[in-house]
Amino acid sequence: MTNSVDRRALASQKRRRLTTAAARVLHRQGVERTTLADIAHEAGVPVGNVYYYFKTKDELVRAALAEHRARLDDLTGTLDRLPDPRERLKGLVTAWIAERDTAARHGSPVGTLATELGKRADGTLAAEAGAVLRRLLDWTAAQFRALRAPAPDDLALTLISACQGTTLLTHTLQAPALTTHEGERLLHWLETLGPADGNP
Amino acid sequence: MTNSVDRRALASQKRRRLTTAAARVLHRQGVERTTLADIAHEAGVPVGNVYYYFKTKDELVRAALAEHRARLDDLTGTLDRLPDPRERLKGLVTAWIAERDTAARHGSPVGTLATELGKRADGTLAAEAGAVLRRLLDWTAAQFRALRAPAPDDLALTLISACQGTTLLTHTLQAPALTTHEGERLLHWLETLGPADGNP
Amino acid sequence: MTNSVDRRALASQKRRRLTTAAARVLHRQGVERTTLADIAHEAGVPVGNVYYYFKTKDELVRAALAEHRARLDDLTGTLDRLPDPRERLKGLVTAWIAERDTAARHGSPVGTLATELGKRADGTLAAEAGAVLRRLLDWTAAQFRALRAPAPDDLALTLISACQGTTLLTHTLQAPALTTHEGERLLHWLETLGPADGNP
Amino acid sequence: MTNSVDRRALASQKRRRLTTAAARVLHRQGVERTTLADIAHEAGVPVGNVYYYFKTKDELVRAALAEHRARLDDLTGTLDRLPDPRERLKGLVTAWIAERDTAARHGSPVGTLATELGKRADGTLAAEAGAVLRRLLDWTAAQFRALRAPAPDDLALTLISACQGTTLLTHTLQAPALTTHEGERLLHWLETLGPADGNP
DNA sequence: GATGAATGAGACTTCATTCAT
DNA sequence: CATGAATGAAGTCTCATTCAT
Repeated sequence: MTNSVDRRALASQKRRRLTTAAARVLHRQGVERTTLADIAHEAGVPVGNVYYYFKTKDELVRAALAEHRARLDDLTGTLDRLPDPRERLKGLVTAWIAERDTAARHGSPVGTLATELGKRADGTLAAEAGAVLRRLLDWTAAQFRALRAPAPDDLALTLISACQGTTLLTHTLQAPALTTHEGERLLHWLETLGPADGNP
Repeated sequence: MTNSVDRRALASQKRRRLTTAAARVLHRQGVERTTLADIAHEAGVPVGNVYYYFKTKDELVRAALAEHRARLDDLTGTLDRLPDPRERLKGLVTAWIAERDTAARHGSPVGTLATELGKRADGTLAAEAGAVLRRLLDWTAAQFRALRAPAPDDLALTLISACQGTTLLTHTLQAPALTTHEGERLLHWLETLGPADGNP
Repeated sequence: MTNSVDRRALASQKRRRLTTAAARVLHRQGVERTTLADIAHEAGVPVGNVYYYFKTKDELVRAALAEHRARLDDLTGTLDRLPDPRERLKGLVTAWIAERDTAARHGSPVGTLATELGKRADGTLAAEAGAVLRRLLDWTAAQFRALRAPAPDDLALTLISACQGTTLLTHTLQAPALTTHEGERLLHWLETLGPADGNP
Repeated sequence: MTNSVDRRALASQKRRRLTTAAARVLHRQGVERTTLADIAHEAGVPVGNVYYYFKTKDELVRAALAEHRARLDDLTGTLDRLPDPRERLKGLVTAWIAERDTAARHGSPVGTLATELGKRADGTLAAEAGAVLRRLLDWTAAQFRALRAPAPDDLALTLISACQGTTLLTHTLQAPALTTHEGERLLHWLETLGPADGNP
């Protein structure tokens, strides 16, 4: 029984290895330029074995998206422990700034996936990528609402757009400094944001 | 000799057809999901003939990027005729809003290409995509400078980031309304922007 | 000891489950389009366990052929209890007609297997399928012989050919009515067949 | 221009080579056991090039079926020149007998394909195989009708069933003699068949 | 005995690029 | 110049069979 538990645990662990490897490699290389062999190699698994855990390449992409969503949930979960919604939002921006070097190399993990998947004829995966961003928008709007800011949904759109757009430029121009600059402005904006003033 | 001129003209025309077809199809399908046959078909040119005009697929991507740059130059060139830099910036945002439905379907023409090309090991094409966005940033900064706004480079970064980020969300969430909302906010911001106030 | 007997009985039961599942699935899907997983699933047996009972896929095919032979033996055994050989032959044809809907869907169980196996370089399994049909020919010839019909072997060939050929057409054209028509003609022929008249 | 005609002719010729190779190999090995490489090799064509002429393996199967139909049409077309419908039918049986050695090795070209394709979930190709056999049934019935035999459709079914069934046994038992025996009986039956007597 | 997991050979298919005329 | 045809590398996926426990 210990054995069987061990084996099941091992298998589950391999699934995890494949999932995180997929998230990593897909972020680095994009969906279309990544082969199953790339992911298998990164996970240290024989190619043929991948199909024991994931029936298609798309399922691996789906798993990578779920992984990114889980990481976002971790972050927002941690931030939720802060008593002040303003601090939560500033924490989000700070965490985003901290990733500037990775962003310069590979772009936004979810944003670049979403962009690539949005070009497919079949919109299934694109919708899943969209759901992750939607989740982030919702959480952000909830913080603005807690701050009693007017039009919290619009503010969330503004904030997340700024991050995604800046990351795109940071990536394209290979310039982490862009994230630093825009990040500082956003922090200052959040700091000075009063309940009556919604304009960043 | 007339003949040779005709043929050269014809050839040049075919090259243009291929270039615009490439810009169109690459925007629609992305680089990796687009085959040479797709582009040739869209241009109405036999596949084998493409190589007379473009030695590799990457050269077609380069040509598409140049096409997008030319279109941006057309736009900024037109806006440059406006006497007020504030109106020029508002014209840019208005033009961006007008493209919201295309953006919802296929994302930002340059932004999505830049994102995809940024994942390549070879950064040559990514740099060219970056140059197009850098050009737009520069033009935008010049307008803010003409407005005597403080930190015009940062303002340009803020404005273009907002557009790129909102387009990404518009594309991913298939929601043109996002562009409308954020676009109106940006127009209002530009309207109320005084020389002393740089915070959007 | 009781335990070991139980386990042996259980094992034997699982073997039977696998055998009938193989007969069923191979009839439905053919040899090459059937995976071991298909058979294991139909039998409710874990895939890895199949190899405890059958060393290779071919052994499962062999078992399925044996199953079909056993079923034919059951049928002829039952018919053998009839006193009149003419009635036995008519019983065979009647049983064949009764299967027309299954035949329209999947063809003759033995005939389709034999056809597929006959294309292999290794003729071993084809020979086993042939043996089943040979057995049926022999039984049929024995009945004609008992009827004192001339050239009983040829008559058997004619009768079984008619059944197999009609089933092939019934299957290919998805038309059970073909079996009904030809079956009635065969019954009428058997009815009017005198010892002196061998022509159907 | 001669060149272009030559090249087109050569291409068309290669398509033919592939088609006849497919018909040959599929008859010999069956659909599922035949790889594209097998067909390409038989045709003397590089594997990758096959896809220039046939988009999928199934299209090659379709082409092979069309080839078999064309051969049947050739045969019936030739027989149609005979003035007596009885002779035409005897010619069909004679031609069938002449193929007994091939039949013993690989079975009926159309019959075995139809049997294998009939097991697919997608019935498209099965229907096309069925159409070939239907065509043969129709031609045969037309001859019986010309002979003023009663129930010509049933007679056609009886005749074609006899051929298909005997071929199946000939193939399965590797015994060309079976075709000879049954063939002679069928010839005799056709010979003695009067307008009033439909029972073989 | 039993079984989830592993594996590697091989199948079909796509496509950028080259070639022959 | 033009182009239908050719090519081979590479990618995704399947599956019979074996293994470790």
